[in-house]
Amino acid sequence: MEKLSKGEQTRAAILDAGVRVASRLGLEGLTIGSLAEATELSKSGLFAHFGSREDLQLAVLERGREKFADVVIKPALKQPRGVARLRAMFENWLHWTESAELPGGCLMLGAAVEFDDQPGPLRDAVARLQREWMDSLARTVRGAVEEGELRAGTDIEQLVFECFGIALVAHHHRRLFRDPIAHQRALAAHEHLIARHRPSTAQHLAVR
Amino acid sequence: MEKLSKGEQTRAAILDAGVRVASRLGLEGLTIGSLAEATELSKSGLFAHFGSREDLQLAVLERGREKFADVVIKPALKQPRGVARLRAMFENWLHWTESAELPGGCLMLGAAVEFDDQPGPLRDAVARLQREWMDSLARTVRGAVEEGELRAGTDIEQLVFECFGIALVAHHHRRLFRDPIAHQRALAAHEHLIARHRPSTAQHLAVR
DNA sequence: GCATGAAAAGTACGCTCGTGCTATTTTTCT
DNA sequence: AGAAAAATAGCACGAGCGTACTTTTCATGC
Repeated sequence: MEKLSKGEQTRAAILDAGVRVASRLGLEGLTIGSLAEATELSKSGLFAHFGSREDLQLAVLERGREKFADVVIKPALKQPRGVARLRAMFENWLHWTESAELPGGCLMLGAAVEFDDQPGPLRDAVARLQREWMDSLARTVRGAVEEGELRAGTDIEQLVFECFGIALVAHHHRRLFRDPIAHQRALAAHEHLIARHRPSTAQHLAVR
Repeated sequence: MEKLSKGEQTRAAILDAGVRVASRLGLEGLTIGSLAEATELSKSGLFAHFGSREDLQLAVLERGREKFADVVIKPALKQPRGVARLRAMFENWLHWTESAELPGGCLMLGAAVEFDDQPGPLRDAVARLQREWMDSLARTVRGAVEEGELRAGTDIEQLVFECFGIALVAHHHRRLFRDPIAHQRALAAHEHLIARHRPSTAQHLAVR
């Protein structure tokens, strides 16, 4: 572990606090004043680490991405390629959105809603990060197909799409309704989704 | 149609504009100044219609609920009880989130993310409205079960949960990725969901 | 251990916010 | 038409925002 200079470690502490604040109040609610208070720095002292508020928001987003990779993706890659890894990805994702470190829920999902129709670097960054995550999921699904654990004709994008939906609704229900069984419902839905794409059983492709 | 007093019709115009603004900027982004500008009123003139900003936000939310009922629920009730009505509900919902009147997407979904961990009247209102909508969906599904179009043992809450997820991801993808086929994917996912619960075909209940 | 540059604080500015108060205009009712 | 009431505008306030400048404190390398 490289030794961090004073400035670098302060910056890291700011970003960690920033991720927590942004989780609860959104990236829009992440103000320099409140973050300065949370980190026990002066407004100007904090501001000096970033050229602008937008830069701060982008840095927080990037810090979130790193954490996401550490908590969700990396551990899942230890699972063998196939459905096992897909399950790990999904379950880690669910845990991530419920993590105590994210008191306000996944900041990517929050940011997606905040910026989805406000053009600019933030929107671009959010879209890029989410796209990357979808690509990771797609690769995982493709792995399961290649292992023969999912049907060969599987519409990978569609599967990822639906998988994403389950995570979104779990997040939504757990946070808005404080629904304690949202997690369980999400797992069940995910298993149904997987079962639908298993190669062994005959499927009724009832699409209009 | 009752004749509206001057004040009432101004108030109605404010709320309609408020729904549009809140759709794009969120209820947090709905400021009195910007809304006054949009309605060509003075700040104080607009403010006089509501005792506080929070009251304004609540009124906008309620106006949104009325529109939702008009556009999504009422037309669907014209369909016969059963899967047809469920399909209508879902498709109207999708159209609602894509409506030109909601340039920033469904304001309920936006509000849910904004307020899900900020206790207060707004959070309560959002949670109540979403709960009511879920109850409507549940009643519709129950109707389809009673008509024999869905399996008797159907876990209604689970079905609604998954249905909600599909709408969420369609909204998310369409807005963040400008994905033109999100709508189509959502319809396909919904049909799969229905197919899974049809009574005629044997199902593999692969839940862990 | 001290010089030097980095890090943090201090201070100030212009802006927008929500909201109260008062004045003025416009509806509404007799 | 004129009086009463409702609707809207004008204005001021204190607070918080992002950001620019200057000054002080601190960490680091010789």
